[in-house]
Amino acid sequence: MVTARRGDLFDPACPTRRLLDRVGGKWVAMIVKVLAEAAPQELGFAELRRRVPGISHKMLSQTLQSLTADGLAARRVEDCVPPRVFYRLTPLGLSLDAPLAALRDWAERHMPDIDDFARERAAP
Amino acid sequence: MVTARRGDLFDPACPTRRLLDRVGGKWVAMIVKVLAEAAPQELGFAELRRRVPGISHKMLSQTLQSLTADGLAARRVEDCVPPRVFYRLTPLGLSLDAPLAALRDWAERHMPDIDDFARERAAP
DNA sequence: CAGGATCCATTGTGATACTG
DNA sequence: CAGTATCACAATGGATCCTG
Repeated sequence: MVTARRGDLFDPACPTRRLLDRVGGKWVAMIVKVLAEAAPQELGFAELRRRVPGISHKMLSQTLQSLTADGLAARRVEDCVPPRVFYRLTPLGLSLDAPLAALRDWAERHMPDIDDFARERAAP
Repeated sequence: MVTARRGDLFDPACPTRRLLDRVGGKWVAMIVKVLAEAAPQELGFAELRRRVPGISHKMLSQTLQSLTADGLAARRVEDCVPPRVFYRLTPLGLSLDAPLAALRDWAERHMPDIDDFARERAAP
C-alpha cells in the first residue's frame, strides 16, 4: 500500500496512486464487487464472510473499516443480543465499482494472454 | 502483492486479484501511463526515469522487467558503446491502459470526495 | 457475533555498490 | 548507461486470543 515517501515531492499525492493504495489490497476489490452485486441490499458481516471465500475474520473487519472510513461503505449496527452489523456501499462506493468492473473485465479477457506469454517464453 | 495462499481454494487464482497483484504496485500504473502517452514512440530508460519522478533506478528496472515478463511491454537494446535500452507497450499493454485510465479518471474525480469525507468525520 | 490487540512470517521498497 | 546483488526497513496479511 504505502502512501508516499520521497519522490511524489513533484506530484504530491497523485490521485491514482492514492486510489490504488486503497483498492490494491488483497480483498478490497472483491468486497466492493460483492457489495455492489448485492446493492441496494445490505449484507451482514457473516454473510459477507461467506461470500468472500478465504478471507479471515480480521481482514474482513479491517477492510470494511477502511472502506467505511473512506466513505465508500456505510455501516449499520442492529442493536440485538448477539449484535449484528450490516454493510452497504455508499453512492460513492457504487460509483467506484464501474472502473473496477472495467479492470475485472480486462482481467477475465486478457490474463490468459499473459499466461500464454509466460508459457511461451518458458518453452525452450 | 501476494498471489494466493489458502482461500482462493474456491476461486483459485481470481483473474482480478492476479491483475491487481501486478498493477497495484507503487509504480506500475504510472509507468504504463507514461508509456501509453508516448506510444507509439518508445522511450529510453533514462527518459522514462525522467518522466516518473521519484522512482529509483532499481524500481524502474524491476518494474519494467515484470512488465516485459508479462508481455505488457517490449524491450529493445541498442547496441552502442554506452548501451541504451528502449521500452514500449505491446498491444496488450496498450489495451490495459484503457481500464487504468478509467481508474485514473475516477481518482481525479472522486478522491476529493474521500478527502472531504475524512475531513468531515474528523471535525468535531 | 463483531471487532480489536498482539505476535509473526512474508513481501515490497529503497539505498548502495558493483558489473558489462 | 542499464542491470543486478545485497542489505535494511516498513508494510501486509494471517493466526490467535481477548472483550462487549
